[in-house]
Amino acid sequence: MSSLKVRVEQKKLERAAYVLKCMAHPMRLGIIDLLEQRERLTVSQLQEVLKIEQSLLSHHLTNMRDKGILGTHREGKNIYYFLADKSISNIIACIQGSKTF
Amino acid sequence: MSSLKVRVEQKKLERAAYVLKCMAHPMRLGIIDLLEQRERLTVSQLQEVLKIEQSLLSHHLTNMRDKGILGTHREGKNIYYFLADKSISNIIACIQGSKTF
DNA sequence: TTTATATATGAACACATCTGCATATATAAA
DNA sequence: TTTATATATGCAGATGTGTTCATATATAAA
Repeated sequence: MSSLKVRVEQKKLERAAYVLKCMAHPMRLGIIDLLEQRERLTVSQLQEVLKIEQSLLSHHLTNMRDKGILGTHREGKNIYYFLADKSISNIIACIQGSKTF
Repeated sequence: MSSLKVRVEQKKLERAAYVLKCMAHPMRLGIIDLLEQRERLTVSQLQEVLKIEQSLLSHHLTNMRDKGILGTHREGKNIYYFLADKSISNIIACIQGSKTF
């Protein structure tokens, strides 16, 4: 097929796959959904809603922060997590409005 | 946090994670990008563009079909693959228009 | 029928991911 | 200072994923 090629550059594909892989988990998608509703939430607040073990949640949050999906800042004893990039939310919208998902 | 809860139902989160996990691979994202450009492509055509081993490509395609991302139909010796759901494309658009990815 | 072409499948290994448990750290309160 | 609270981290077993190689199947051509 002449003139046909992948339009997205390799680096971008790899980066996208890397981030998507992190999003591709029910609990992490749930976290994203919660942070679309609240701007920022502490680990304890997330834990209360999600009802999961503390260290497991912490692992997920650290993971998402490492990939650039979430940001954090400390306030006293608490650490607040927030969506690093609002455009991530669009993905959730895509999922909601798709029969495949 | 009273009145805060995950809005997407658990089943949907699991299904979305399942499909996203499949998309979250550079080569498979590349395949999606190609099928946005061409409506349908045979395995050989994809192989020519992607320059990868036949069985590896076949595994990826089968995987994507199993998850409902791609559909197929045979025409003589060839098997054509196509995007099962155009709304999947929106995801690629989201990725392109996001600084996180 | 035999042979070539297109594609799929299964086994197996290397490697990554998920989770739980135990423990560490940072901050605030007593 | 000691203690409680909030959160992170390291390790390890179980499980999942990506890739390759060898082989199977389906169709068409000779």
